[in-house]
Amino acid sequence: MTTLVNTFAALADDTRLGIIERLMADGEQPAGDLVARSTISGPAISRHLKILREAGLIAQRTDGNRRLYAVRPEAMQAIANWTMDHRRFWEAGLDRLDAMLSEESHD
Amino acid sequence: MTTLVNTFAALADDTRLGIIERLMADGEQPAGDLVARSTISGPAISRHLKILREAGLIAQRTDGNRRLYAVRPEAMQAIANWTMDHRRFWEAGLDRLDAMLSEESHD
DNA sequence: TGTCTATTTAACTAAATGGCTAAATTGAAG
DNA sequence: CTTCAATTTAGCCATTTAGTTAAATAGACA
Repeated sequence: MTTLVNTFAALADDTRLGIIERLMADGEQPAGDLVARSTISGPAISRHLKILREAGLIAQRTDGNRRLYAVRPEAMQAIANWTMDHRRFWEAGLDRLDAMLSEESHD
Repeated sequence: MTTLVNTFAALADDTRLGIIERLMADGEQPAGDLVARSTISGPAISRHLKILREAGLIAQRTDGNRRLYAVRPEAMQAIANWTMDHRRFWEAGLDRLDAMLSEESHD
């Protein structure tokens, strides 16, 4: 598997994408906070965190008892680079590129 | 599953990402050409194409006997939008020049 | 030391995934 | 209307994935 496929695989799950979104929105957080916000068990979250870490999407650091997780910008940049590399494809026929680039949020 | 997770899931496979890359590089192609370039069986490719189509990443059109596939720009744009939405994350700490320019007093 | 809290690892199960071969479908051509 | 070519669908099987509960690990502190 290529690195990029690995990155996509890590994000190809609601729980994991949710964790990433949350870490990006609220910054570094301990595993326990992520468990508290989720409907699934602690061990399940722990395993998702491991998958995200092994895919290079998040960094782990220890603070006493707790483990703090944060998104690694490099991983996000890899996706951004890929989209930019193929920009002519999603740009094609879409005449609002400028608007997109200047807007703050989408979805 | 959110639409975005579905998109990532569709790209979370070497064969499928390869198909997408190839369609973006060389444009619309019949299934047979994609099979010819791959190491796995026709039926396997066919199923991957179905997954990509159901995820909205490619469009299918019929030309006589053959089915032609092409990347749908909208799907790529969805990913591009997501990366743009979180741009501050992958930009942070990676663009030193930008960081310098944004600092008022430092030397 | 012993215990409490935070988190991960282990063991297990059900469901999903991805490959194969064989059969079915669909359009073109004789 | 028969046959050929292109492609998909149908079964089948092995592997991976994501969840669970129970047990293990690691740090903080009386």
